[in-house]
Amino acid sequence: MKSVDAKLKPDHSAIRRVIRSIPPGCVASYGEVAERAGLPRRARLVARVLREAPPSAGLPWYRVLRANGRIAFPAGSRGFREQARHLAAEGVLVVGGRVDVAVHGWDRNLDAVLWAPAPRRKKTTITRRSPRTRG
DNA sequence: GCCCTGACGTGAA
DNA sequence: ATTCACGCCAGGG
Repeated sequence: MKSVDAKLKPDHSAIRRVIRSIPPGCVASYGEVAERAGLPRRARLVARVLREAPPSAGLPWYRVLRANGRIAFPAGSRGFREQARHLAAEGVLVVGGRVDVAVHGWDRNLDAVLWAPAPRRKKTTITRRSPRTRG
């Protein structure tokens, strides 16, 4: 029963609760999760909870990233690939092991909309690579 | 207890 | 953009 663990490690259960509440298609940083769990500056504890959490816990662990939007696992590692795969499956674009938090950030994504970033279309959108491509 | 480690964060250089 | 040093603190030895 979870209640048992909740009594022994309230912090852990609070953290798991927050992680469970991250909406699909969104991501949150370790620090953000900690803060929402009422444990400011306890990012490392969040990491520990995730590491100890058995798959049976059914936590959307893959929605938790580093503050800079990068996957915490070493690039190319088993966990790294799995996380990237899960995120992609939810429509979260992962480029170079990194996610654009301004777009997929849990609450931050709303800000992005509210800030209404003037849709700037630069000519570089074409991303020409070689002058001789076009002659 | 003391020491080291870690799915982290942040400010400074 | 990168690297470094520190801060943080639960667990394991």
